[in-house]
Amino acid sequence: MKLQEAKEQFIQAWGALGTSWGINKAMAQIQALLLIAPEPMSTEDIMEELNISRGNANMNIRALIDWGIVHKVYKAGERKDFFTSEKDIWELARQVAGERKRRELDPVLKMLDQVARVEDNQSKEAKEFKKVTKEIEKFGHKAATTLDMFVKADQHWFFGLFTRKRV
Amino acid sequence: MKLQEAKEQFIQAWGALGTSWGINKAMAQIQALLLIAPEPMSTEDIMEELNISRGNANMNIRALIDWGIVHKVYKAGERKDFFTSEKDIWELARQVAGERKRRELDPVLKMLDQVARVEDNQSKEAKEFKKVTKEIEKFGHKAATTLDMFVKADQHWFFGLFTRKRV
DNA sequence: TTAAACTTTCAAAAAATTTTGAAAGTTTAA
DNA sequence: TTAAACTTTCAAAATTTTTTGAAAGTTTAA
Repeated sequence: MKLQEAKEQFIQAWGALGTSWGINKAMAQIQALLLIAPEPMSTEDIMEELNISRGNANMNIRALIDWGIVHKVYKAGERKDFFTSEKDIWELARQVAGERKRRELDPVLKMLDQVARVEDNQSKEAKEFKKVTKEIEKFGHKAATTLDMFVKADQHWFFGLFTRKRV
Repeated sequence: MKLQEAKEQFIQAWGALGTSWGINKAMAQIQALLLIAPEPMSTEDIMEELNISRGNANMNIRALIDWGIVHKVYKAGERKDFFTSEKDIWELARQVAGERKRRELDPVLKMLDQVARVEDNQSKEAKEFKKVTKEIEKFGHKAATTLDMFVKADQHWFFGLFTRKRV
């Protein structure tokens, strides 16, 4: 397989993966491109390689910076901005996990806490509602703890939990 | 808070959560509705409660059944189909994790295996490409193992790993 | 059988999201 | 200062995804 072909396959697969995780294709593809780039790239480089517009490139680079997985790099003697991706995959995963927890899990936990205050009329409906939402809340808190651990954890310790024999 | 209000808040939040995980709003909302429903519901019940069309309801109920988290239930003396959600949250999470691994992680691992066969020209580009994709592949395999464990695991054992003191 | 009850399909419409590109804004070197 | 280089913004266009609803298909009771 030629390098060009392999790169295209990687970038396109990464875009598709992003899509099924609620991340837009351009954003995922820019990240893929920066991941495999040996040197920081400019907005123009990215626009050209992915065939996307300046506005699109700019917006999604910014979103990636917001996620904390792409960084601006200053190149001596250059006026343009250059960008690199975090290349350590464990670090990347931690960053994404932490952000998603903050953006998605935490608000859901808040909502669950809210709805737990439902008026306790004695209907079957209200009982089931309380029961289920409380269970989800319990699960959610455990998931939050797990994610917090993951975000702080060392890779070897974490994966070791699952590859060592169960005790 | 009134039950009706709480239900609406829960269903709408679940829909929004689904959206940021690549699951369409109607599908997530149907699942939310079935989760809190004390009794199995018919397609008509669902259409009415969520204000969605028959086609939409039908398609998304089917998708939920495909995911293995909603089940058809036969009610004696009734001709209609009725549906319930898996209510055990741990079981639900396992099912979703297993499916997503199968649908998303496994194909990516296959792609990574493919692109690892890239022609090894000595360019910096090719070297970086190989390096990064191999690291992702390693990480991906560890994630796959972890997910397989999760899918088979007992809830108490699993969460215990993160709440017990680190050894 | 048959016809009523129910489910599924799918082309078209609607809605949501993403992308474009040109104009406005900002920064920098001289 | 100023003007060239560069970045950001955002309304409109394009694309993608979702939803609709009516027609076709299936099942069942009698």
